[in-house]
Amino acid sequence: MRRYRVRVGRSGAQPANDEILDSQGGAATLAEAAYRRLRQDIVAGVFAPSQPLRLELLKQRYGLSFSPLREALNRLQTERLVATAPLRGFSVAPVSIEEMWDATETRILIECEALRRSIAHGDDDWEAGIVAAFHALDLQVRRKAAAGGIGDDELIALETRHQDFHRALIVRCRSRRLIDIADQLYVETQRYRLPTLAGQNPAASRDVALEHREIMEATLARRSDEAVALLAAHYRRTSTLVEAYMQNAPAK
Amino acid sequence: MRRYRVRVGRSGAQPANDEILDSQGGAATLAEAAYRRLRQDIVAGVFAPSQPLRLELLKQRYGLSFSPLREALNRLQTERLVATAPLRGFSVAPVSIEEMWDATETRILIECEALRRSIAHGDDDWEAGIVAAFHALDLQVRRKAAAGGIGDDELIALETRHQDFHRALIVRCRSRRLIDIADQLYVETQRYRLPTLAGQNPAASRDVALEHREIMEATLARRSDEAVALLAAHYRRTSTLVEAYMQNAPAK
DNA sequence: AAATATCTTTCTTTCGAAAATATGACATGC
DNA sequence: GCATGTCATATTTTCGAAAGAAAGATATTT
Repeated sequence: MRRYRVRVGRSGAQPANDEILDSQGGAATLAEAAYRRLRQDIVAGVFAPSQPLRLELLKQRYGLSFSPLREALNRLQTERLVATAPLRGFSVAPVSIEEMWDATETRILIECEALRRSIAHGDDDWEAGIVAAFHALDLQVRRKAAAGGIGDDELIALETRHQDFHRALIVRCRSRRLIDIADQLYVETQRYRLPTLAGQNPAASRDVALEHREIMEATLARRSDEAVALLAAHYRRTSTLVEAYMQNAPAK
Repeated sequence: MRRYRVRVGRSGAQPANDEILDSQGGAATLAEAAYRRLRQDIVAGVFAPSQPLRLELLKQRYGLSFSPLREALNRLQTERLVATAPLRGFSVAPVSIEEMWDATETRILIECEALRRSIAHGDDDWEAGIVAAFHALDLQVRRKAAAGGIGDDELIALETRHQDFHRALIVRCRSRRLIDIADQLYVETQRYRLPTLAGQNPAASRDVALEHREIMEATLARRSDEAVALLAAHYRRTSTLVEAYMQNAPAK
């Protein structure tokens, strides 16, 4: 018997609530589920950069057939996480220091402009969203610091809240494109940032929480130039550390 | 008998030259060919905005099967030319004045930054490329003006050279991402621009060729601020005209 | 008549196999 | 020994059909 649908059992006691998450993370189609899982695994380094992504392997790993996998890989290709050559299949997009800096500087260009516009147009809801996102992020950071280390699930939660905070800053820029490009570049840079978090100094020589707080405060005070400068410095500082890490353990 | 491959007859008298264009425009796979043809047809307005793209229809129109079509549609979705809702298929992305302006302003942000960097880093080859692209564009523009109207093939040639010119300006920006984003936004704005060219005033109240020449001259003279201002004004002027056109013939 | 349930039709999504290509090993000729 | 051609295998790409969901039509109940 085949099992096509991810979302099953609608006729049961449960109401047909679209928000309920199933095992695939709420995806309505297998292709969507494959997209999310593949992206997650690439960013997390489950597949090493430049590694070929053989369809047979993916088929077994995810229990899916060719079609949804190919759809997912095609989408990831346009997002620069997957590389492909005609008739030679797919592979994880390679990494390099140059690409990392390109992603970083492009992100700075996009997000700084988006932040300026958000500061110009932001309303009370926008401010509340920033404060809330910062607080949620801060809680998770403290939890990590208290526990010393961090588990996989907690790392995912931390990363989600980190992205939510940075997105909350720019969400009122009134440009769908700026937000989408920023989201995409977040994932690209995340790929470089995550490996450095794994094998790293516990008490870093850097107070990331403070940087976030300063960005938030300048933003809420509507000091555009200062907020933008802090944001750019924040990203460049991270990338400098990542670069140093990559030079020690190159082409991981 | 099935015919899978686009590129056939390699064993014949012809050398195996990868640059030779076949009927699919040099695509090595059917999925790639489907991607190009679909994009072309969407931009050219063969499919109206918001129109559902039924797979059965596309299958007949392009003589392809589901798989390559779905791959193409998935890629076009991440490029904002196609919209999709899970289990409800694909449709042409809708158009609106707001979206047009968002695409325009984002493009200005990206291309102005890329132009500044190109001016900073450009070498002799870069300058030669700009001059060559401008000349090729100019020839085609004069050809159009001389003939009065323009055929479909000539319009495609004109658009290609137009894109080539604008790309030549920014090609030395040393950022793959800026160039890729600019390419994508070019296609998005092209969608809005093309319909206005079809039903339009012959001798427009605007000398586009002159605008191009001024942009080129400021660029070659390395006057960054002026070049960037001219480029932005160039794009905004076009979009203003497109907006006027759309308000007369809304939601075409 | 209105609301609800059931059926039909239409379309999307997924699968598994078939076809085509690339890759690498092996043999052959120079 | 080196280049060239041929064959076997691994992999991608494509197809056609089957399964599953959505939308609309029809029947049934209140």
